[in-house]
Parts: sequence; C-alpha cells; structure tokens
Amino acid sequence: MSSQKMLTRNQFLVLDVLKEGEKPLSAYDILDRLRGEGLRAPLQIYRALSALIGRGHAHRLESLNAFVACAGKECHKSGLAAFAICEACGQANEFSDFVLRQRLEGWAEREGFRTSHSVVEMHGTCGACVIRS
Amino acid sequence: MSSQKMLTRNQFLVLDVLKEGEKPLSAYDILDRLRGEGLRAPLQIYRALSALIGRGHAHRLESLNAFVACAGKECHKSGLAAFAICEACGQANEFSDFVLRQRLEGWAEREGFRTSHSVVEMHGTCGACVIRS
DNA sequence: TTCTGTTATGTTATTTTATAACGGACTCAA
DNA sequence: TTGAGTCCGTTATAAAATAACATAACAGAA
Ligand SMILES: [Zn+2]
Ligand SMILES: [Zn+2]
Ligand SMILES: [Zn+2]
Ligand SMILES: [Zn+2]
Repeated sequence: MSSQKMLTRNQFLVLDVLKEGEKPLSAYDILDRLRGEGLRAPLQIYRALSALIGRGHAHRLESLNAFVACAGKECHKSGLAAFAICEACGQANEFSDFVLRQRLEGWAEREGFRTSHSVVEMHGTCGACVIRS
Repeated sequence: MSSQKMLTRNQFLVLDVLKEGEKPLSAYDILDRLRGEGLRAPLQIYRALSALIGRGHAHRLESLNAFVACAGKECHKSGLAAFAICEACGQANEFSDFVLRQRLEGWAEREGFRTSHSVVEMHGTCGACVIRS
C-alpha cells in the first residue's frame, strides 16, 4: 500500500519548518524561515500548505491564522482534530476525542446538516503556564 | 437589576446591521452598510464589534473572519456557542450543547488547561441546501 | 465650579493575511 | 507530438486588522 505520494520540495520544506516550530506559525513566518532555501513569495507557502493540509500532514488554526504540523495519532481515524491553544506560551496542543466528534455528528444528523470539516479550538492557559503564574 | 449598560450609537448601529443580515458579515461588509450613517473607518466597526462581543451581543466566526448577532438563548448560560456554517447558502446556525461543553471542560480539567474561550464551528451543507441539490 | 480620569470617538497610515492572474517547465499517456 | 495535468515562480492586488495620534464627552472628586 504505497499510495503515499511523494511530497514536492516546497511541501517538504514547509512541513519541516512546521515540525521544527514549537508553536503555530503564520504563512509569513514560514516564508521568513525559508528564504535561505530560495523561497520568495507567500503563494509558494500557501500552495504547499494547501497540499499538506489536504493530505493530513498539517492543520490550519482558524482562530490564529496559523499552521501546525499534525501531531495527532488518531485525528484521521477520528476525523476531528481539536486544539488547546495557550495564550501565554503560544503552544497548541492537538487532541482528538471520539465523544466530541460523536456529539457534533449527532447534532448534524438531527438537523440534516452534512459536515465537511469541523473546527474545535479552545483558548486559555496551559497547565505549565498556570503553574508558572 | 439594570446593569445593562447602554450601547453607544456606533455599537447600536453595528448590532442592528448584524441583526438585519441573514448571513455572517465581515467588518468591511458592515462598514459599507453604515456609510450612510456617517461611519468611514474600519476601526470604528472593529471597536464596536469588540464591545458587542464582550457583552455577548455578537459572536465572531473565526473560520470566516465574519461576525453575527448572538442568536442563542443559552449561549451565555452554557458558556459555549457553536455554529454550523453552510458553504452553499452562507447561513450560520448558532446552537449550544451542554454535553459538548462538558466534554471540552473535562479534557481541560484533566490537562490542567484553564479555558477562556472556545471555538466550535462546523462547515458543511445545511439541511435546506442538501435537499435543494 | 474646575480638575481629572475614563471612555468613546474620528482620521490617517500601516501591517498582516491571502489570492488573482500570468506564463514556463515537466511528466505521462494517447 | 500533442494535450492534459501538475508543479513552479513572479508581480500585483485584495481583504482583514491594527498602530498611532488627536479630540470630544462625561462623571465624580476636590
Ligand atoms: Zn492532526
Ligand atoms: Zn502555556
Ligand atoms: Zn450566542
Ligand atoms: Zn444552506
């Protein structure tokens, strides 16, 4: 089962930056970190991001206008990636929760709503930062 | 108990436009509809929106960069407003779900995460548009 | 009253985020 | 070898949000 299509050079570079980054990065942040590799235009980044997100290698955080590498084990299986975003340290913690997904799908089914994608993003202060404060 | 502080003129105008609008509106959409009332700058809209959101009169849809008047009965009581956004007709349906909120708070509690605000936005096709297609 | 802190306002300029529109290079199969 | 598909790179532009600055309006304290 090698339906894993190869990543292009730009896609690989962008994904690598996301994996290195400890925090969500904006497209322009990513661009700045890849100027050394010859990338110059925002569109190069956005195109790579679209492809990566389409294949499940990365996620877009809607409430931050930023992007992260996928860190979930089951986010494809469960079909829903949720995030807890710390406003103090900036880190985003990806998790997935079957009940959560079930609950949303239940609502959708009752209402005849056909879901294509769900956004779940909690904002607040992470455990480490709570202690530190 | 008249702790209901008065809305300012700009806040009232913006909220009124949101209530009239059948769909989520961007700040610039709102501005365009209020030029007749003498509003000229985006900041006037953003300031009014911030105040309205702070008081629970309106919500921001993170995945659309757009705003809606609050249509929920219990979204303050339940502390969580969720939205189902139709990509066909553009309408956003606000709902609230206690189990959903409970589930998110449960995760947060286990992880020591202190939540300040949660974003739940489903994208897809609403019942009416599914039938129509 | 006058002073003073707070809140709301208005305006201009700028930053940040995202896309449109164009053309070239390459692969693969018909 | 031609045509479809995909990726690439560039320039220009649109869309969303904020910075910086200056003024007005007002309530409470002195
Ligand atoms: Zn994931
Ligand atoms: Zn933190
Ligand atoms: Zn509401
Ligand atoms: Zn619809």
